[in-house]
Amino acid sequence: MKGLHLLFRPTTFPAKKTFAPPPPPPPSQNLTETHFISLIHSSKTTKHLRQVHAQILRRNLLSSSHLTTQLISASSLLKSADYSLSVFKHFPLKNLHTFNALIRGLAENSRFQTSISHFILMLRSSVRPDRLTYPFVLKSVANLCLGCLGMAVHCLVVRSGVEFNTFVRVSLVDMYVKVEELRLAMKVFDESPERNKCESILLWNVLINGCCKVGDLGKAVELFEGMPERNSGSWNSLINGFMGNGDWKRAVELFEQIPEKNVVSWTTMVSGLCRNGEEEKALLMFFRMLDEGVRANDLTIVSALSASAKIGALEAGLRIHNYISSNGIRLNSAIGTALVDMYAKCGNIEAASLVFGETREKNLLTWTAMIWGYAIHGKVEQALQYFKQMMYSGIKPDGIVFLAILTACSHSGQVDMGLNFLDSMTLDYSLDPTMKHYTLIVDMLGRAGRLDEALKFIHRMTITPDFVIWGALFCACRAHKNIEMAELASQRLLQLEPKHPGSYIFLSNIYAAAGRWEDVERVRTMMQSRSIKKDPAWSYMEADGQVHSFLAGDHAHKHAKEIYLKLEEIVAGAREQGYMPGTEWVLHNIEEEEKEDALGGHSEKLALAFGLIQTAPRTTIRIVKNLRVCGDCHSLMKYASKMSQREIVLRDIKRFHHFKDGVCSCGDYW
DNA sequence: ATAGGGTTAG
Repeated sequence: MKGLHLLFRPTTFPAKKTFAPPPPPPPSQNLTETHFISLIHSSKTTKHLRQVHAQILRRNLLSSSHLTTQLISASSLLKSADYSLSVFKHFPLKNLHTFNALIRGLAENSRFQTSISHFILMLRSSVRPDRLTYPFVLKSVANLCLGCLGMAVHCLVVRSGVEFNTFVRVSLVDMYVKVEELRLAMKVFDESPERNKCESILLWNVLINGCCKVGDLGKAVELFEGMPERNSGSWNSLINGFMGNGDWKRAVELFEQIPEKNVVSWTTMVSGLCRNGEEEKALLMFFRMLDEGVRANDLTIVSALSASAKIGALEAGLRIHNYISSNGIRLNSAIGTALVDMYAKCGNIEAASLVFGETREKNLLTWTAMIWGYAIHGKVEQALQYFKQMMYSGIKPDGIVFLAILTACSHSGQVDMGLNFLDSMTLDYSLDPTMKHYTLIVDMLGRAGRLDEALKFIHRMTITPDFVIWGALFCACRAHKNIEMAELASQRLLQLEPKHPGSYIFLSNIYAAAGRWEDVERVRTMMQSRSIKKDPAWSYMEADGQVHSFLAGDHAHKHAKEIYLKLEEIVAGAREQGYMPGTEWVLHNIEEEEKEDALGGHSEKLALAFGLIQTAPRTTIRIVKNLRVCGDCHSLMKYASKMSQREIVLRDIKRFHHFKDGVCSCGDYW
């Protein structure tokens, strides 16, 4: 077209110009305008931008909408949505371009609400939106999940005549996917002309993503296979779909077939495997990615660190930390938080605290990770001190950080302080306590032996008590040998979950502890007649970097003979002193021996012996140099809080316990 | 004629 235009340019009548010369724009102003535009583009900080802004105001160049637009988009690029808003307010000229730049900038800085309100302002000011306005308005609508507004904007799109623009079309389909109107998304897709479909792979990708979201993987695969062309986004969307629906094996298969894997592909795998409880595979994937020379970004690193944290893989965590430092990756709030969390959950609270100090941008999540770390390590004073500091630095607490604080109180037996925090949470911060908060309170009262108060608390609760909370009360009753209340609690448990093996185990345990063997038998028969089975209790042990696993009572381990000998020795010792040889007793004995010969070569065997008799399944004991006990089961927790100065390594309970609705099949709760 | 654009990881 341009060529044609040149060809037909009337070159024979230049004289006409002399009669009506268009007022030549003052060259000086033109120069300054381009000068400022390049200044704006080279601005690296908002401060710099402010200076340029001031100069522009001084030269009275307010009428240049081009400059306004550039300023707005530059400041939103620097992630300062507030500044772009103030620029917008101060320049009097608001046209299509300034509006577009503003709406775009706000949407890209997650200020969706404001973005939409400026779109409405735009309509009110009779500035007609164009094909470049809609993608961002639709993005904001999608992120706020405003389906009705989305349809209204769709109408405007049609009225503006940009309905068939490829970008607008992709945004429409994506919006309908995000507001969960897959039917409408499909409709827009199906009504798209072939030209659009061939031009844009994204139109397909977005729809595949939508099908995956609603779990229609068949349709997703069908679309994927029917595409005229695929890019890595198509693969990633489908893989993510399989990950989201629990089929990580299929996801891995697909991943291996991707012709060109990018960082997103790898990150999808790392985080997807981690979400599906395959943390070891997630870590292997991460390190394989590094081996293949792909550079990890923030998201990849955060996913890998969270995988390490979940399984307590300290060595892997250290390698990732090393990668961060040696590749000059900035310790921003996301990475800092993930590192703090990893170190805390892997038992290295000192390292967690060190990283916390190095992380300059601390947000609520960073503080929460640190406070949680102290709470689970039994370091109450620090947890409380950091909580105060957090408030001091002007960060508002949320329900989660209160969970951490309540945990800290609970582990240190500071019951009244815990109750005060619960009050403060509702009264000072108007946060609604959840079942988890209530559970911690009941647990806390129960540990302190204040069982009547715990029961009263349950009755006074504003939400209906669930299985977990009665489980907490039950454990407390068991610990304090209050059989009547324990019976009451386990009756409620049976009512709430008649099919859950834990309900029966609870009841049978309490009878066993009281020596009421007929009642134990009765419960066991009840279980059998209702064909309820408890999963076999697996135990895992990491000793000197090697993981050992057993079922209770099995002899498959290569050191089984020695282990059982040691075990008998311990058990005999226990009987002599009149103890029931239970978990805690063995732990206590291990500790005693540690004092004598620092455990020397015995540590591994002792740990293994412990694993064979312990009743809590799927708990990991890590023995590295000094004895470290790790576990989330109640009995272990109780032990842990008794010896709060000892380093307690906690691992993600979901990994090692067989879970159903927050209750472990071993009968413990969380 | 004119400034600038869509997706997938959490």
